[in-house]
Amino acid sequence: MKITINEIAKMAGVSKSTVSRALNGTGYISDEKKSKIFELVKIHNYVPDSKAVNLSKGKAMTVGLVLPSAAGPFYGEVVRGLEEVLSANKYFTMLMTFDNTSVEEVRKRYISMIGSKRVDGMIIFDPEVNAEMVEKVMSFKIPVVYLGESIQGMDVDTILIDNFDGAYMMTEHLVKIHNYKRIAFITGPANSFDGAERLRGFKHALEMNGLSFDPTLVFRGDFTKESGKNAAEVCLKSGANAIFASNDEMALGVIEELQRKGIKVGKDMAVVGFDDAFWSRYIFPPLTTVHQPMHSIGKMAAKTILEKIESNDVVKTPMKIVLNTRLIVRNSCGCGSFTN
Amino acid sequence: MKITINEIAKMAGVSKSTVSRALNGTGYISDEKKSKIFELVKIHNYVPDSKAVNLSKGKAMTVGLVLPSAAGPFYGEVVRGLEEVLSANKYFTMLMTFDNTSVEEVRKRYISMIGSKRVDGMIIFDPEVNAEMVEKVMSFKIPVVYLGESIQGMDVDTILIDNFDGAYMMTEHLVKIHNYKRIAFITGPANSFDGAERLRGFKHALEMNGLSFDPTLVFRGDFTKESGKNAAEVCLKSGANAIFASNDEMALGVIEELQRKGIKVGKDMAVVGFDDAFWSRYIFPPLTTVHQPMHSIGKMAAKTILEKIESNDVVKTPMKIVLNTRLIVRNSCGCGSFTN
DNA sequence: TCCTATTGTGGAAGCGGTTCCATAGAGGAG
DNA sequence: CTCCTCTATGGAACCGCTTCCACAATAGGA
Repeated sequence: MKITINEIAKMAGVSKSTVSRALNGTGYISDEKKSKIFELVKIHNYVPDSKAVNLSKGKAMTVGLVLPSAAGPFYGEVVRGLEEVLSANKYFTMLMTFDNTSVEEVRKRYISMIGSKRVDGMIIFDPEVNAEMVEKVMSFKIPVVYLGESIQGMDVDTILIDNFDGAYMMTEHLVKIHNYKRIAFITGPANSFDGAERLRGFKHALEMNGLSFDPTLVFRGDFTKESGKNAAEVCLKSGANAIFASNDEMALGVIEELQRKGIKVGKDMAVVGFDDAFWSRYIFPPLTTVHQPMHSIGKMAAKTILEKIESNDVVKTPMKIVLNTRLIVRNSCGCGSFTN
Repeated sequence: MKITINEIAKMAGVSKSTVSRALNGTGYISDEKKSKIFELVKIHNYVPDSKAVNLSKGKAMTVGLVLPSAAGPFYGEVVRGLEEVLSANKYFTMLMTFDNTSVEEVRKRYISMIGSKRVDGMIIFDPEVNAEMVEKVMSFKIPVVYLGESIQGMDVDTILIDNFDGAYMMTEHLVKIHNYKRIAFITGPANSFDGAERLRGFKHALEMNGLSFDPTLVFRGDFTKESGKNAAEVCLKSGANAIFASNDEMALGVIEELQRKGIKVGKDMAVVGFDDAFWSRYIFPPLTTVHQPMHSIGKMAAKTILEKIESNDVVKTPMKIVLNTRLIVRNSCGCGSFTN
């Protein structure tokens, strides 16, 4: 037979309110009954049914996390950061993944997750959110934190990394340390906020260092390795002496293509990326790139969402938290020594 | 004001049982009332509170997933496979991660998750489960599937990959294709089931191919890159002409160390791994390794757990599902052409 | 001694649904 | 014109826990 608070109460010869109070440490209770109750609890291995507790308290003690599977390499880190603070606060994580084929279904699914109050708050990393989606999510009036994307003109909390600054640092490294004058840039897809910011940072760094920004050295990519490969050829023709791919995957594509053509990366041509993907240190030559603090993102997201959940202060002004990136200098930019 | 089934009922001029029936499509209901109810639902954007539904139905519609963060590289794949089938069945995923520093807390945490019936079933990947833990988990009588580890003598469902066969195939490749006679083997940590199976497969393949197993060519590792580095030196002294590291990380360590010493991997010395980690194709030289079907594991786990949840057939005989691995031949074994 | 805190406890009303059961009207069969 | 069977619907119990409120007993203070 399933054992509930009623059973415990009956066996202890008290009312269930008393049991509840004992277990939660709320209100007065005699030591005698308290210990008897705890004894019974131990014996029967009783744990309150969270479904009942949650309904009664009107709280799910759960926060939802939505991630694109493209975040694959970063997954672990974000989740770990998140869990680190959520678990300390007795909250649980409800995960939802999506790849490009299922965006619509996943959106439906996480909307339903919110609507049905299965979660108390939501952390959403949807690289292509639009105002309509945000509106819909907000209409449920539950705490939400968006990741990685700045949603212009919407009153939402956002946590993002400093793409602009990362690209700036990288560009400056290329210019100041290596003295490259003609740097090609491979962009992300047209609708990518991250990509746009990186381009902006690149451009600004150029200008601040006395180089003029040359639009003919900018090539459109879409963050895939394939697009990097394609861009490599064109870059070559453009007479660039360094290639800044706005993510690591494209950088990898560029490198493979260059190597296929017998061009020595780091020596004949510098190639750098952005992301500090897990594998970027292992490729040849080790990739110079920009590190994204994924673990911190997870932690910040958790902290922010918990704060919003626990203070019912709905009118708090939304904020944008920007986390710093870090330049990771390895060899593909021409730094260091390595055999080729 | 929060809108509940009562509000809808009142507005529609019916009882809440009728609303419930309309929404769930159970029992009889007149078209007239049904459409009025649905209209109201739409207008007010009403979604039943899952906390109430769950309590009432006695089901959480959630399955728990426990993963070690060491599974990092595989994370995404497992989760995606899982989600693929869970979401199709209206179930949600509750995720829990742990690294080596927090094993005990995480165990406590997922035990509480089970005890409090927050999940209807549990998928556990705990590389170092012991009988005691299993016992404890089983005592709650909820469906559980273990991943990656064969738990001897315990009546639990397990999904694992065929480590034995994978190592067998790899070894045979080394022997038959390349004709290496002295193959060194770097093991996993002493308590690793995976590691032991791989060693067993290695040994068996040797014997089946007329080579005797030489214990002096077996070196203890612990699945870390560092241990691979260390083992590399000793391997070298042993006069081996091929090194089979029982995971990719160690293989990477070996390769780096070898390269540091100026030894050409794939040419002077073959090095192979096991796991097909995400980055294994990108290192230099591209690693020959054994692929683990992580996506399939996720899918199978989900299917198995759902079946167990939905049939209340508790007495079903537990089974062990073994998924095939695949040999991935790249260049580090000496196959193919590449510039060194 | 009487009054008022303080402490300890039980009863009952929620939380927001589902579901069993009783009841009633409408048709159709006999 | 009955009787029976569907079809529709409402009422109430229930899921397992929290929490408010009322009340009792004990203890101090005046």
